[in-house]
Amino acid sequence: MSEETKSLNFIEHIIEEDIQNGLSKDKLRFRFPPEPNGYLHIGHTKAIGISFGLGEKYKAPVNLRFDDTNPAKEEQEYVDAIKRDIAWLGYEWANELYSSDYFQTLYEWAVQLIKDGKAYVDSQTSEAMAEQKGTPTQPGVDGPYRNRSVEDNLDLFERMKNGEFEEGEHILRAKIDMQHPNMLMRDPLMYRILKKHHHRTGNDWCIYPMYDWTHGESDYIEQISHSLCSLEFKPHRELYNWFKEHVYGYASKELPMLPKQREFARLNLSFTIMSKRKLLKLVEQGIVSGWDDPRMPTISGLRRRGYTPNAIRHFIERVGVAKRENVIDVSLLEFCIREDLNKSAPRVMAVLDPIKLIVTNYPEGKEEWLEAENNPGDETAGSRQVPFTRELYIERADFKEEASNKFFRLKLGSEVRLKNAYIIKGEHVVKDANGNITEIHCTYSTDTEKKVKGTLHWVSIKHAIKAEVREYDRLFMDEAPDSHQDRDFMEFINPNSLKTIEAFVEPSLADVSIGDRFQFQRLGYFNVDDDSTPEHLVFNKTVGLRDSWAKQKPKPQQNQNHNKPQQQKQRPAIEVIKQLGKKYTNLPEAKQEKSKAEILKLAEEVSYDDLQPLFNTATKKVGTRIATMIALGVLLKNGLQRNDDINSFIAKALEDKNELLVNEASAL
RNA sequence: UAACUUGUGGUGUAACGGCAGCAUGGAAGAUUUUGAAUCUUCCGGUACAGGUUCGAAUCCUGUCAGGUUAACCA
Repeated sequence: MSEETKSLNFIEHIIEEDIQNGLSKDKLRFRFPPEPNGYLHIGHTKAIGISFGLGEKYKAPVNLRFDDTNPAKEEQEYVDAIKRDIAWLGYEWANELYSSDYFQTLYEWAVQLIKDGKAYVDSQTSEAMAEQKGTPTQPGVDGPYRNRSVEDNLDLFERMKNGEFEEGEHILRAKIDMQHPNMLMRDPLMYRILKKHHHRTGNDWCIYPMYDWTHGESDYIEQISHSLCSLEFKPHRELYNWFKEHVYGYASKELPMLPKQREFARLNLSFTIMSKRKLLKLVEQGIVSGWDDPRMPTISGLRRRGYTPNAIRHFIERVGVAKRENVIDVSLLEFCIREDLNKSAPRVMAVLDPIKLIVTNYPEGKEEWLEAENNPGDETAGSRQVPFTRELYIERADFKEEASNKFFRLKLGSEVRLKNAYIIKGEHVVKDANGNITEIHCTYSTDTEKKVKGTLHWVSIKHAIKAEVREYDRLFMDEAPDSHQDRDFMEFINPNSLKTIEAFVEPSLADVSIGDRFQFQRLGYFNVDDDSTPEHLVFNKTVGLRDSWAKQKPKPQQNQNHNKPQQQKQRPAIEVIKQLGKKYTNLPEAKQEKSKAEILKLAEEVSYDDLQPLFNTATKKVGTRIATMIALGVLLKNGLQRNDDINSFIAKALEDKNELLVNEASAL
């Protein structure tokens, strides 16, 4: 893969431009700054992929920095989990760092800022300060402590640090501009008193710096060249720059480079929530078994589910980087894991919903061990032996007494292949008192060269191993569970997201290890769960195989509702008409007819005032004029009075070179 | 109602004024001891208008539509 053929995303363009403008490549430095207050999820992998990916691309260091400035929410457990997840994804950080490492420096700089008259201690209640802050549409007003003397500020701040005050009594804020259009610039908080134990600094501090003050300065201390974060931090950039420019005056010798914050759109996945707070709620309420429940979108959940680091990295590459709000379909993630596992996972046979199959012409007591390929796409994968006997299990769904030609599976009177074994023919069925099939009787033929339409997987009853299989469905029934203002995301939880099945697997799986991944042929990819023991095997269904047969069958009623986006964009009719018009002349005739019909319909909702401005449409934009003409026709038919504007619009159209336009005009 | 920001096939993302491409998705066919995979073909797009230009997805203006921002969270 040559470097040139790969197109750059907008961040890479920025970096290339900076290099063009003289930034030395060895000054490039990135960081990934999680707060250790929860587990990493699939959304974080985008940020991880961007920063660590850039590090790999430019051979630049990437720091892992824990943004641990709020001791109330942060724990060592999360630090450990985050490190494990990033390492598992295959990324290496240059330095493991903590914002709390910089508390002393930050404190000293804050004192400097006070001395320079750029920060002050405020002693009001948070409510009073919120009041003065104004709203996005209304400017704020200065508070009563804004002009405290430098001496008072220094004294109070020192005493805050020494623990002389209770939480909430005083805070330190930057002195910027209470009337600033950007609310973050209205004297933002820099320090609050928090008498909490910190997971690293213990009880050394009782004042803790806020995000905006800490984050940019940590970037600066680490000499990060490009500080990349998600779009919601865009408004913070102005403040980020304000702080960094002021601090630069105190340290420009030792720390010559000013970092640059840039923002990208974060990842949204359909049918998934991506908020740590909400994920925590699922854990706390026992909706899932923990942060690593295979249904969770956390990295540890995906890992336990059987996802590979490779698949996740490919997913992130395909998702791309831009500033546009996006919703990625989960099916892309599923594609990525299938793609990876298809290459690497050994094939085996397992029956999840068994029905007994008796091969009546196969001798009782006989047993053959047949050769089976481990991976047809990979010759080096070798083969194994599977036992064949007179009594087998096959999948209940693989048999019907009667069915159409479209059903390629076992029917009475017709033949299918048993994978790796013989061709069989359905003969008759045994039913219980309720009419349920309990046994299928068939005969076999050793002519395996025969062409048959269907191939079934199976296991020998005598040799099969019982195993627990956990099958997962999406956790939420709604495409965007946390996007509804009027409904809580918990309302959309899928009550049937976990199905536990007692399955039968082929004997070669007797000695699997936790984490091993397989393809259960014709069913999907499965891995060995952490709960698995040699006595009691447990498999997770990672993802099913692509199933074009399932699409042909009538869809089960219930999943109708989680298909369509419920808030279809309702654009004004005139907008749609314009859009149809723009393309009108490029369309083949049949489609023009369709467009015209649509315009005729939409025109019913259009008023003369909507349409009138289009009379001035440039001569060369014929399509728009045609659409306007068609719509005008409808309005005239509905009783609109002709006027000079209309008449001259029609007259001009009649002189046009375009036949379609002339036709529409003369029709009026 | 303010400031900032974003509009390219169903979805995501390229094209830095010059052939709208890639991936996913959907459809059809070939192949097949997995209704998988593989291979081939097809479907489908620059929000709208005006302007600048030989030439606009790209630059300018306006309109429309989304998003973000008012925690002693990050």
